[in-house]
Amino acid sequence: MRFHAPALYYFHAVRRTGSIRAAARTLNVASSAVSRQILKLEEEIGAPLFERTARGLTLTTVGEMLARHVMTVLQDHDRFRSDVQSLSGTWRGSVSIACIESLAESLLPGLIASHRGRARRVTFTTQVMGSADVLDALSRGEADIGIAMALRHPQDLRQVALKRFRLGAIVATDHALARRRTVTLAQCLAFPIIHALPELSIYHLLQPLIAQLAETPEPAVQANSIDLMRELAARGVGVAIQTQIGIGRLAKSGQLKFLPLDNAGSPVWSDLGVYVRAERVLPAHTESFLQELVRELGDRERQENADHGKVRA
Amino acid sequence: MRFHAPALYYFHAVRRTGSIRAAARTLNVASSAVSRQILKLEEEIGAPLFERTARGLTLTTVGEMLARHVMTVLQDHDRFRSDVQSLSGTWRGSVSIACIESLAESLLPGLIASHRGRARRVTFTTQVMGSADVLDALSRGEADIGIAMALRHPQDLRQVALKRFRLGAIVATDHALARRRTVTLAQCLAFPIIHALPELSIYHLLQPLIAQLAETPEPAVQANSIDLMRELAARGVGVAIQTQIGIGRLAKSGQLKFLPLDNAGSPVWSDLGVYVRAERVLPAHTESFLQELVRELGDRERQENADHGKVRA
DNA sequence: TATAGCTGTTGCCGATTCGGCAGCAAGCCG
DNA sequence: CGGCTTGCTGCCGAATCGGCAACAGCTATA
Repeated sequence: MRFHAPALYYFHAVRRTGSIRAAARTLNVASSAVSRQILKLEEEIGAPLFERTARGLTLTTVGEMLARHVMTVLQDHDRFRSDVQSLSGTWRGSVSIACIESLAESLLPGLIASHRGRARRVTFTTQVMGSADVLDALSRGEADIGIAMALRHPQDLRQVALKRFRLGAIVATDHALARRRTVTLAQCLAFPIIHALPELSIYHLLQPLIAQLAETPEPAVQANSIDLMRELAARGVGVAIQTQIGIGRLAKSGQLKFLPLDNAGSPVWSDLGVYVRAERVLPAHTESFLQELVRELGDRERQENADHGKVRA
Repeated sequence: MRFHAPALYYFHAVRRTGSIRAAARTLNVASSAVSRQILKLEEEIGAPLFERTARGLTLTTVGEMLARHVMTVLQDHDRFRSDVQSLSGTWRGSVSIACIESLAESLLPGLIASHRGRARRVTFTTQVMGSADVLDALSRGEADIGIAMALRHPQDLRQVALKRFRLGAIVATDHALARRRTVTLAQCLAFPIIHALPELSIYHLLQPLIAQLAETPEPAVQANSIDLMRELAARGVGVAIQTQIGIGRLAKSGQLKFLPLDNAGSPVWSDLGVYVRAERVLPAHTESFLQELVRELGDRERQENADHGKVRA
């Protein structure tokens, strides 16, 4: 069952739960056992790994270093086991994805469905969260692949791909703007705006542009859900601003129209990054899904830019 | 003392020594203990890790997979310990280098000396061997940094840098060829040749060129030592063919002359590659030495090409 | 062909480590 | 203040590890 020294698993659990007793519960062992293993680790390393507070444990600097080491060990062990199983036939793989909401509607479902069509034994776990949380989840080893807005670039992650998509206005097909081919931010602001809350990264992309405008608009709706914003726009409540990649189905069925945003004559880009924990070799099946993901993203990028090129011409 | 499960260290030792009893000797434990740990590993993984022959053990496919995993674990643990030590002040680092002979004369000694001048606590281990052995040593985890001729490119290694150096004839300063600026292979063959044995990679670079010539020359001396060949050339025994990077001191003191080789009007290159085990994060001090090494190699490459440019002009 | 030397493996048993139970002091919160 | 949580620590049984000696299988040498 447990391949490596028990102390590694115990340390890993304590780091995740933030408490020795909670870790002991998830591990189905006595808390004393966990406590002793941690103490043994600290004595062997010669430095405390956690700061003890009344309400739990927090990693020290050395503790964070050890956390990195333990993570590479456990993740590489997973890869090893998966590789061995794929050799012996009895094989089951799993891919864990952390991504921002805009991909959960059309891109990811399509990719996962097509991948599972070919490889039935691969299990997927997808979690939707904010860009910053995606990167954190990767750093903490809680996901294999992360897709997020490329705002900052943390050092313990490797950026596998970086694709640019145009921001644009999303309106119902009978909206007054819908006949245009591109729109400026000022033109949008003449109508009720469905605005993203700061939790969504689109907010941080648009904020500097809005700040340049003379008047600050008063949004009709503020929301932290891409899904909600999209549906509101479809119902004619107002203009939402998103990337085209987030509105696949409704656009195809003709209920929504996507109008690339034009800012002083140049497009507004949102950079989408695909991330993987650096210092890590992915299992074969994860790597293969990652390749498909990157390729599909690249296809979409090319396709959308071609569309807009046509529009502009 | 031992951070990870004993089975890992035992497996590692058995893989290196190729025998359970030999591993037990190097580990200072009974051979029965080693045998049991290996059996336990195999039962846990569900597949044999070694093929038992009468004379020892050989890795199976699964065994090689585990070997990769164990190597990343142990190497990353080294990095962790070194990072912790560098944090606590009590720090000692070590860099293990495997390289071909041509670098052992001038480049490496200079680099190591200058690096130790700044970082006294770094210990160096350098082993000179053939190009193929350098890559093998890296794959087996027996060295941190490898420098070898870039002939093949094994998949478990990462090529950090690739530098080209011209091959050329090495002659004593009073040799008949010494007044020339460049030489062709045919011109060299008019004189006694000091030829490399197949163990040296230069042999494999020159062999195709020699095969093109009408007559096959009879070498005056064949040797497997760059050092020996260089000294023979200095004593006027004949013409040796090497890269300039291997003949630093004697050339500077004016005892030797390096004449770039000219093959049908174009230079003859030898590609020197710097390698590191892929899937590995180097400790900080190793990484810093690696950077210096790559930079120095780049400087030499630029400088030599500038020299030959001058010569040609 | 016999023998000596090597290999890995296995019983047996002591030494070491691990883990569970109960109880301790310390801090937070109502 | 009492109830709750936290991590830590004796005590002791269970599991693991490791050493010694013996065994079978193989190779090389006499």
